Amino acid sequence: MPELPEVEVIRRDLDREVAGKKIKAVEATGLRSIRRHKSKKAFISAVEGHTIKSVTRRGKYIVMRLDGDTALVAHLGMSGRLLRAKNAKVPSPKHLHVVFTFSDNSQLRFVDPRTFGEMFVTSYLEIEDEVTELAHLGVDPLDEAMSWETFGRLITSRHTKLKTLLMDQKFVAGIGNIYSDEILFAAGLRWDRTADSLSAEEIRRLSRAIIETLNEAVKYRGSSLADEQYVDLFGQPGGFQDRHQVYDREGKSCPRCYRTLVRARYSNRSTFFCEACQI
DNA sequence: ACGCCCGCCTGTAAGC
DNA sequence: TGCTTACAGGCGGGCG
Repeated sequence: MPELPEVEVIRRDLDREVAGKKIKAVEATGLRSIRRHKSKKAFISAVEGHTIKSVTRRGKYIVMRLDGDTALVAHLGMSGRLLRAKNAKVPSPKHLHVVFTFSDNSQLRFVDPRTFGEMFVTSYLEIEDEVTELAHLGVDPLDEAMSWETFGRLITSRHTKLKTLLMDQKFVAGIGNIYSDEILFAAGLRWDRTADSLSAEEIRRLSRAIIETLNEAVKYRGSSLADEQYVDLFGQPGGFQDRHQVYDREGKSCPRCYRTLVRARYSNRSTFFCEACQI
């Protein structure tokens, strides 16, 4: 769920809301959410008393830089939420696992029903040595401008389905099931096309579709689906779901050619596409 | 290198 | 109505 656009929306709000604030107290109830640490105590002492300097993002990871050259890293997994509260009196939602209270008494809360998400503290300067997942991430499509020629060389070196490749965090960072379908529709390419079969023109279309789709999604503050968990830092849902062309639209008509959109099962996952517009 | 399945989780909804 | 099953999907790991 939270994919690059949703994580980016949260990052921007976090940078505005919590950067510069000092963490006065930390409460950790869900041990699974801080599973990289040996104990609750180890996590709390690494954070307490520190100030959040800035908030950046790498793929789906949120990196809160702390003073003392450490970083508080968050990955929301499938159902993780970061929520701001004015103070401790604001009622706690279900599945609240970690609470940071700042010196102005406002709070940052980590809520996660399915507990696939996590938070941990690591060295900021050696973050890539200590966190292999971050070191292995591919290019961030919103972060670094990559020429479509470079992108093309990377694509044609792989003999795998486009959908697999787009969702491979080591290839490009931040794309999940929703946006891979939207990107492939925008590019007019089938999910099961083999990467090394793409023409130069198709590579150009795909690289443009990645950037445009993700930028549009950020502009509309991400996607919140009916059964989905995503809300922003203030508890507000996104608006991009109303602009989805294919995702979760099986049986509805293609916005381009009006043919019925179909769903395929692939690796136990749903893929939505138009059989006419995507080749 | 790639495809594919599993395990980790809970909430929701469809099916019997 | 009430139980069971499927599904949602990010990600690492394992196996063929």
